Amino acid sequence: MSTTSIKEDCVLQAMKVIADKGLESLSLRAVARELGISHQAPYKHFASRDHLLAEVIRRCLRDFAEVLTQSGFAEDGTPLAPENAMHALGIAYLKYAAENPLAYRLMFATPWPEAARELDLDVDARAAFDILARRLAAIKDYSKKADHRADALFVWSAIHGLAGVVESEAMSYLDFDEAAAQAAIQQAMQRIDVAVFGKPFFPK
Amino acid sequence: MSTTSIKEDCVLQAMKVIADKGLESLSLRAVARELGISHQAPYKHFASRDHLLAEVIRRCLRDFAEVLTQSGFAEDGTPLAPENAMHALGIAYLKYAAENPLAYRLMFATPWPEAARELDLDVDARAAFDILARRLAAIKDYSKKADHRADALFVWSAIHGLAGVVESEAMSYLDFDEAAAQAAIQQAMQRIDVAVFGKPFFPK
DNA sequence: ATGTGCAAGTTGACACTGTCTACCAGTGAT
DNA sequence: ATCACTGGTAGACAGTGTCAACTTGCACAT
Repeated sequence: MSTTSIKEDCVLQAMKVIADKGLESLSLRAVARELGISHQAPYKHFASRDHLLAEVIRRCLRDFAEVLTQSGFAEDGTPLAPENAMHALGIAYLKYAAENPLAYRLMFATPWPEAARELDLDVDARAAFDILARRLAAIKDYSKKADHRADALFVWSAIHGLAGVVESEAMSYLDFDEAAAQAAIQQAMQRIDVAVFGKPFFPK
Repeated sequence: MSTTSIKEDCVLQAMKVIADKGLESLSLRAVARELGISHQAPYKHFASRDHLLAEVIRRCLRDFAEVLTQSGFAEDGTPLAPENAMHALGIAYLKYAAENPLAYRLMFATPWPEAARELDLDVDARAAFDILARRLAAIKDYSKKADHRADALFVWSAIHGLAGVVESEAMSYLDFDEAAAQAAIQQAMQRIDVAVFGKPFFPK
């Protein structure tokens, strides 16, 4: 916020606005106003509102990927065993979605703006997905089975679906109270294990 | 478009616009313009833009529920056996999402406007969900197992996640070509069967 | 040293948007 | 006859994204 880059400041301010008040209330002009610069200054750095938005999404994707990666290591930095790492990723995924609902929506529930293509956002998205795909492939007694990229897609989409349902107000719409919701989430995670490995995973 | 209800015409026109050009380009004024009425006329029937939007979402939910229900019957109207009905619902769900991407997004990927609460949209959403829950519970050799409402949630969210991934451009981002995508979808559906029933489902 | 070019800032205008207020034409009840 | 109400109108306001034109300062070639 201090001296240097207006470009950077715009991105940060935009993320702040989105996190505080949601995507709908993101306005280039408000961002500029908040930064004390003219309403056209951002246009020197972003071709359009959507280009700024795409940049924000990119930050989210990288942050998210970082979190997923971290989930594969114990507190002392040693890597987890493959099965544990896989399960930890699922937990981390859901946790992230729950704690950063707006960022999550931005990445995976809102249709990306046109600008995203232009700015190669897809490579960042694929990077996140590949973390999961690699972790799945690393599991020994599983890896001989069929197409595990497709299975990675299944796991990803199942967790994604779960996150989407949990993060939205759907749980209350559907009459799950807090306890029932937690139980259902646990059960769903186990179902995913069963689906892919044929047996539930017993943590710890 | 002809004589009767401006209210109805607004809803229809809004659905048209959304289906054609997406939610972002839905504007009350444009709807009014298209209908040849003043820009304030819709306000006599909808308290705000979001109230109109909520009404549109309701239509989508009901249409969707209808499609899901229909999926439980053969062409000649006879009800399918429980396992088949369950599987058919999954197919119908994915098909709907693929064929009506914008309606689907509207219902399950866009955060509902405030007005939705006020207008009791949740009962329509729950109605759709309950179709799946009931169909799942109807399966004999499954129904003795644990909490099947939670399992319904799992199945719902897994299919929802799959639909979201398929419907978005994610498949191309993630380097699945058309054939790989179809295969992955098939495989994912089977995984869901395995998750819930412990064995894959063999159609036909 | 000086001119030139370009990047980064400015202000102003335009066409939109949602929504508030005020006005008006009917219609049916009292 | 009058009153309230419903459903329509037009006008104004604040806010938006974006285009265009103008200014300013700095880097660099001459």
